[in-house]
Amino acid sequence: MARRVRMSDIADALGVSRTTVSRVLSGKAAPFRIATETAERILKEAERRGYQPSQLARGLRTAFSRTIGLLVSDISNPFFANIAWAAEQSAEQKGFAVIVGSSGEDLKRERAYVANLMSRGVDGLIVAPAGPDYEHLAELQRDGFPFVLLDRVFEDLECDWVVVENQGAARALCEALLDRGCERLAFLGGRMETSTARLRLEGYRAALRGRRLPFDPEMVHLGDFSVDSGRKGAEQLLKLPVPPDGIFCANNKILFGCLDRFASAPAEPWRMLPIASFDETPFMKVLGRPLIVAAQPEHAIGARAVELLTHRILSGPPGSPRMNKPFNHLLLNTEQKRFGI
Amino acid sequence: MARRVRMSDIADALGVSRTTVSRVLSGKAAPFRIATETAERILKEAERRGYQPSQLARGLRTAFSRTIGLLVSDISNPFFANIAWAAEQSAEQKGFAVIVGSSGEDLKRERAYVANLMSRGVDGLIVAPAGPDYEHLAELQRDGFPFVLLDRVFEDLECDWVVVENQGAARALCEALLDRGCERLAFLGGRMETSTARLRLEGYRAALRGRRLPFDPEMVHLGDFSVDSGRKGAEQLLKLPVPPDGIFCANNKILFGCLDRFASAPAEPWRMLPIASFDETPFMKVLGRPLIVAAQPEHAIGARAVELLTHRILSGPPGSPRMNKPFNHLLLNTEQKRFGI
DNA sequence: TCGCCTTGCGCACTCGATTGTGCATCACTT
DNA sequence: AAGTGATGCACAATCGAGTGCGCAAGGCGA
Repeated sequence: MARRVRMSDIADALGVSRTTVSRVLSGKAAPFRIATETAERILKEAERRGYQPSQLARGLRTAFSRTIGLLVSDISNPFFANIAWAAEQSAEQKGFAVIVGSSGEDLKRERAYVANLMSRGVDGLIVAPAGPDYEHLAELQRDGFPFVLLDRVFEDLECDWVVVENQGAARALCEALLDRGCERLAFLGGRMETSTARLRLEGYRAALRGRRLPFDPEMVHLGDFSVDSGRKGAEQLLKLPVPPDGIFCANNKILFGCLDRFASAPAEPWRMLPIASFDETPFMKVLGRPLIVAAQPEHAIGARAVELLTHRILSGPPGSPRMNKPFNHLLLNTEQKRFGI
Repeated sequence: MARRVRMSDIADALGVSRTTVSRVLSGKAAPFRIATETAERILKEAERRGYQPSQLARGLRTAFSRTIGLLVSDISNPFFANIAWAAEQSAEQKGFAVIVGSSGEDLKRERAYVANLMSRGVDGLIVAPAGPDYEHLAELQRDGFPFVLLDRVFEDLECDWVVVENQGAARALCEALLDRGCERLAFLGGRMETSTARLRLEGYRAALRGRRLPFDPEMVHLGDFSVDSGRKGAEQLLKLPVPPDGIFCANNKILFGCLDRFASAPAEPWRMLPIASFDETPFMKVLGRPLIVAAQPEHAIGARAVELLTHRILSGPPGSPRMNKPFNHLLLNTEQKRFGI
């Protein structure tokens, strides 16, 4: 393999020292009074040879890599994939690179990933934590290492986060179904180790309470945020003596699974049961069945997470002036859409 | 920030040298005849302090980071998101970490990403190239740097790759529509800078030829692999004096866009027009309209790409014995499914 | 007691870049 | 001619870990 070009290659070729090359290439020619002519020779030679600084060496020396780690719980979920995409674009603008990882809702993998990213010298982390444990994050917090929680939070962990108003949105979705005349509302919930799942359940319960409707555990399936969990939830509902007349799915994958199961169920009442769900995807509009969805602003979520994080990174090393507010909490709103109704 | 634990911390605490610590922690105690008791003290202390080696330092010194870069063209496409997920799992098994990036089908971003990943000392790359230029990849090739192409290939670039049999699958999809009685088949194609898009177009043409049907440019829309391109394609079809009686979409996003546009089109004939498409997603089964899809084996694709790459990485530095075949080309098959038909 | 071999471990250099300090050289003043 | 101040750049240490080489201490036979 043709060796990568190093600073010393350029320095040797031009008969100057690595020091000078380094200073010119990092734009510090002026403060160190490097002659304009020298600087130009160096820049030209670097260009000619296609010099790319080693981020390894630079990161090692400066302890600053202009890289952030984004650890989502499930990259195969379009919600997180979209966030990842938004985060990358947003970070690029700010001169940061993003390393994306996916824990697969597995706490062990999450821990390993955090350690790995740290050892790669990332300057900060954005994490959608699998829960329920968050000691590894609390440690970051104690160390003053910049990180931002995404989509999910922990009550006792004081830090920056970006989430949507899950309980309110869930309640609104359920109320929309109730307004439509539903009286027996089922809930297919997600991974209860996450605040997101818990708050969406709370929203569901609040909606029921608001209408003085009973909470029936049999109408509730608590699994995880997977397609398969949606199938299982649907399966449970299919067995009920009296079927529900409306369903609330905690996320898009659960909705997929639920619909999948109903596709092979008796048409009545399952095929046209109105459903509400989080996470709009392009298909929903053309699904041909009553659907109410809360669209999460993925782009904004990703962008704001990056913004919060880079701000914290750049606002300096520990000991520097505190920000006005010690922590930034961003509650973004969802947008409700109705299809086939 | 509490300093990360370094080797020298452990060495100092135990009164041994860094050398010894390094040897023990990298499992080379025996060949260097480190006393078992010393080794155990070191291991215990490392454990107690939660030592995590700096990948920066290690990578710098050894030029081997056990990390691979995965650069997809669009992470927000579930097809690539699923591949990313598969690749991560597969790499983890082999002791490699994955850094995921998304070029957004932008050649400039792709080039920048490749440079960035290289400068981070990745041991190899998996790339779904945006095209049409691939000089940056040819350079990797010349340098003997390990990489694998994903989903898309370049005729003149001799290297490892993993793709599906695009032309055959596209032809089969079209023929399935033709078998169903379609006679005016439209094609909504993708980014023609990619082999994938070109081969799918070829498959479409081959299917037409096979039935002695004319190729009508008005029935063909060549955009990119985006939802919006699908909308535009549908728009074009809506304007035709004689509508098509079947449509082939080159990927899932195009299909989304197409369906989206048709959702607000006259029911006849647009709402029930049979459509064929690549890339199955969970929704399709419950779409309630005739659909034929080719499911790509994303998990296998991701896994095999990682396998090829790690093999090339580990099969040693340049000069080591060549593999039997200079390059590995993996043609995976798609699986055809029909919904609502 | 003198070599010699084994056991156990450390010195010092290296990877590629950044950075505090220092040191020529030259112009110009007094 | 000596002193002063800019100008332009290099030396050498540093980040954290890996590694070739070598050296001290102890055991053993002669």
